[in-house]
Amino acid sequence: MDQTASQVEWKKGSAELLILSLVEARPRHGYEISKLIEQRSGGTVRFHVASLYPLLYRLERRGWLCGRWVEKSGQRRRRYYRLTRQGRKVLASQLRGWHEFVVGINRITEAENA
Amino acid sequence: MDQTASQVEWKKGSAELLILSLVEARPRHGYEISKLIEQRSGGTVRFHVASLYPLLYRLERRGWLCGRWVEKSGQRRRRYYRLTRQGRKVLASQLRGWHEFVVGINRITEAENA
DNA sequence: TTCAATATGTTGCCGTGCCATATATGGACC
DNA sequence: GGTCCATATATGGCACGGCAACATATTGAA
Repeated sequence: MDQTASQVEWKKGSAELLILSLVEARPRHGYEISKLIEQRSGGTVRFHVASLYPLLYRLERRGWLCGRWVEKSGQRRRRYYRLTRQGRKVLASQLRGWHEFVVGINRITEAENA
Repeated sequence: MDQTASQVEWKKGSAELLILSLVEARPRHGYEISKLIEQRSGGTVRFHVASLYPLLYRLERRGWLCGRWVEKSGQRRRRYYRLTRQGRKVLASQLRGWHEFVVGINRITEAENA
């Protein structure tokens, strides 16, 4: 479960897809997203705050997410992000692209042992 | 089959795995490797020379590949790379890591639609 | 003789993730 | 009261890998 050098590189670009996926069903805040990624991947995938928060702003700036501050007594303010209509299209496109990519890589790495 | 922005990022780190996989069975030269990646992925995955050749030197410097010039009449000189014993171990490790990573990503992106 | 395919190589840019550091609140434990 | 951990957001500067653009050189086909 260690983070090999390659795993660090593989992550590049995947954060977008993960965030968009996680806010698809309902709005979530940054910290929640980061914890969900870690939990659901069984600890294999993890993103540092220095990656996550800037990415959230980026996705919002692109119009794929829409963030809104929520204040509740007994807890710090949180910024909840929901998926916009445009974000939904991007998510669908990225999911297609991701599956295509995985198939491509697998075809290459498995061709030799076929 | 277009190269979305994300697909460019997803590729990061995958080139290593692909090259190691492709020279596993027998030595190959850079151009051949690049063509094989493109063909076997159905055009989905492609690496430019400015990524490929420097990467080959890097892998050789790390002792994962061993290159040797081959001159034949009727064709330009080619540098054939073979997988070293250490490279074989790295390949096995990277393959495990890659599969783990894919499972992790899929668990996250599919959890919502389950 | 021009063009495409083959084959290798380099400089410099850009995007994305990480390290380290920072701020701030609530609850548990001693 | 004080310490520590989990929660929650934020940022400056670095590292690294892929790309665009450019460069060189040979073979064979139109």
